[in-house]
Amino acid sequence: MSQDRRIRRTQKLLGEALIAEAREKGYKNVTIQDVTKRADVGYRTYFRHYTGLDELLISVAQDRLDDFYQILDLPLPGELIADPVEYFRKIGDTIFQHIEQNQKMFRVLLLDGSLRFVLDPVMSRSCQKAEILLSGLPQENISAGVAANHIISSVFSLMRWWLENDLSYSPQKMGDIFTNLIIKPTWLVMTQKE
Amino acid sequence: MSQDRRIRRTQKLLGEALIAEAREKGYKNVTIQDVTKRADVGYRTYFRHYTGLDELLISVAQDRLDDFYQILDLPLPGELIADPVEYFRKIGDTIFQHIEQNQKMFRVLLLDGSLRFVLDPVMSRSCQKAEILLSGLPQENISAGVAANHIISSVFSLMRWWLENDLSYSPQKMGDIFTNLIIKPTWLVMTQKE
DNA sequence: CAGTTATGGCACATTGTCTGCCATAATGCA
DNA sequence: TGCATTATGGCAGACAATGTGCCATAACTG
Repeated sequence: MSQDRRIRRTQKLLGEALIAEAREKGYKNVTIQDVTKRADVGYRTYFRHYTGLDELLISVAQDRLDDFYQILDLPLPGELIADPVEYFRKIGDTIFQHIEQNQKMFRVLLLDGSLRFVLDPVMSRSCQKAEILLSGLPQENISAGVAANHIISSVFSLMRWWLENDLSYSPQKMGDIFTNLIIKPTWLVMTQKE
Repeated sequence: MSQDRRIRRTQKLLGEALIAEAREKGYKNVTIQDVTKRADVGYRTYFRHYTGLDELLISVAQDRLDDFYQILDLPLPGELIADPVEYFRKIGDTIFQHIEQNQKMFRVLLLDGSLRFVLDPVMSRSCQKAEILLSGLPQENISAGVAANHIISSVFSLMRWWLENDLSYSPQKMGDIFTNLIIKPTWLVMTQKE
């Protein structure tokens, strides 16, 4: 079996309470007391599961970002490695649909400034993946490293902008912007000789 | 006159101590006690100047970012409004030279994840400025808002990448990358019909 | 049903923030 | 120079939040 039912219950309640609190007053203003009180879980119990507030947050984020990880870390079938532009275009399509469907969660994860430390590992990992992909291209003007960093950070800021503007564009439109504003130009700069 | 010499002395010492502590253990692990101890200033005295740690940080950052503000918020002479690409190219040139000269400070300000809340207002303001500039262009495929957001966030992540890679490229090279990877593509996507 | 395990509450230690009070020392000005 | 002003520093203490030990109770598993 997986685990004691009580453990799952407690951790579920704590996780939900943390997100709710963070949405209301921002992560940096949330205390463990707040969370346990809202979750209706004994304060003493909290420390039998997590050593601090960050640990719970990371745990929750990990769960909720799993789908997202899978999107950003697509397996690499041979045909796609050969065509990074097409590879990134497909990713873009999926990302914005996924955000639209999980809007509430991403609003907290991406827009709360105090949560950057959770996203940084995600971004790092994605950058590494992207760099591997791009290193297959000729690197005429810029290295695969800069290009990967540019693509990943740009797509994250594009997601933020979209959320801040209340998803005013359609996911398809965002996918187009992603492709035309970020992917294609990066590809051009990388591969074209001066 | 400006102020009592003791006040200037105290605030200077506290500011320097904060940056030193933040560089060593990261801003989120710095306490007021640490800062006052390192600055050799009475703990009680701290609260006669600042209400908390954030206030001191913001004050310091404000001072040190003043030059940077001036770079990002260049006045808008008529010739430049007419040519945003050239306007941004000039900014790029200046930015990377400036970072190279103030490397230690920017390493803390840009790379410490807990300091984003200080940079956010800077970025917001820059975005607004950029949007005003870009709104003079035809907006065929994307709005001036997305474009401005993309340019500003991209240049910040480009600065971060440069610092993380220990300034391995020359400022001139970085200026070129900025222009070719961010400015020109954005201009093209904005102005060109499909 | 029995043994194990998670929970909850209490007391308590600890750390860090912040204030009131008062003596001392540095400063600016006449 | 000397005086009134004001910043500083230390101490005691309130307060808020974290983290732990202990023990009784409740819930779960097999």
